[in-house]
Amino acid sequence: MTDQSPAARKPIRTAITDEDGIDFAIIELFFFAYRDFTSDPDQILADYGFGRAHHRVLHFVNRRPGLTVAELLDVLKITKQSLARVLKQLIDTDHIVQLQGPRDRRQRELYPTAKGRALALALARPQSRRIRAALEDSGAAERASIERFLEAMVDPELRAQINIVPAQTSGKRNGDH
Amino acid sequence: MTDQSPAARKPIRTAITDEDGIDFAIIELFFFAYRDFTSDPDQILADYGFGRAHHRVLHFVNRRPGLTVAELLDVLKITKQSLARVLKQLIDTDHIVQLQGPRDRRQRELYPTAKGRALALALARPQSRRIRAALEDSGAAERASIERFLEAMVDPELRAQINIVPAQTSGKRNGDH
DNA sequence: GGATTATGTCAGTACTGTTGACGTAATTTC
DNA sequence: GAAATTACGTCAACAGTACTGACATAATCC
Repeated sequence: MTDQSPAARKPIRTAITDEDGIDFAIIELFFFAYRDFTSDPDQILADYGFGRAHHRVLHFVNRRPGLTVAELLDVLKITKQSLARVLKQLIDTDHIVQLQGPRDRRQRELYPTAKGRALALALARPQSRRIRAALEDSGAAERASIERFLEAMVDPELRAQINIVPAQTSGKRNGDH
Repeated sequence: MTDQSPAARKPIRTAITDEDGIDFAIIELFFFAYRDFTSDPDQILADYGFGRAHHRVLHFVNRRPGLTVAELLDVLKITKQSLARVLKQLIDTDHIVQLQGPRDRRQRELYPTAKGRALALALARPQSRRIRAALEDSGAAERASIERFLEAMVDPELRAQINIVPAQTSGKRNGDH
């Protein structure tokens, strides 16, 4: 494994750049931004013995109360077996409850409890603080640009997932107020 | 485990919203954007038997050729043991080579090979394409807003890591061209 | 010459994800 | 009403990526 064709192992000493029309600047910024964005809640989660997967489940159950297991799998893009462990823990610790679907009794609608709502808020708080700080000197136009950009980064066919915000309270992204 | 204080298990039926001053809109957009942003290279990596960790190592070795193991650990924010396996695989497959540090012979400077450079480019290409599409109708001002935002999302004390782009070729983010 | 530093490595563990298979209850279809 | 499908749960095995703790080696610093 050590002495093959020596030519193939010649080190390249020049840095890769945006030369090839590749946007390394934003690729890298996105990596750093997300790394630190997720580091905030990770600290809190550790106290509960939870991981990032628990956070994601908790977030979406709070955002779309009553969503079914299948819908949650679709949003998270993980398998049923992968969700099972995490969801079971959240149910056993009374952060989430399951209710039988009203129309289709096979379905399990997922709802947060007061405890689950509180944890979701606690996890989101430092993230929101970070966003607010990042937008500090920005106007509405700049904020809109950023929202538009992030939305455009999502796969077109999955963009529908974003706007599924229950009509009950919000009425902001629904256009039907 | 099923029949505790029933009050604690009462489902909350209303969605969490931006009411509490928490910016759920951007939190969620950021999740979806990053989920799909990383899904592009994941597909390619699978063909090589590599994972996301290999991508990150490959990216930074190409971006900052000659960086040491310690510097790489600092950028990735993982432990030495965690890096070891991934780095060893990339070296064994001739994507990366190690050179003894010129001044300090304890150090191992990491460089990409032609093969490693090619793979890094192949992985970045779909990501860059996605970014270009997302910025399609945006002007320079909008792009600047987005870069500023992403940079501001990074921990202030770690923001220095971003601008470490070798002087050799780029000269764009260095201000010393 | 002794302490520190940079790196490598071994062992054990945790979390999150995967595939495949099987079971049960409810709904739909014919 | 029987058969197929759907929604969900669960068991087993495994992979990738991260962790802590411990120890080894070589080079550098003091």
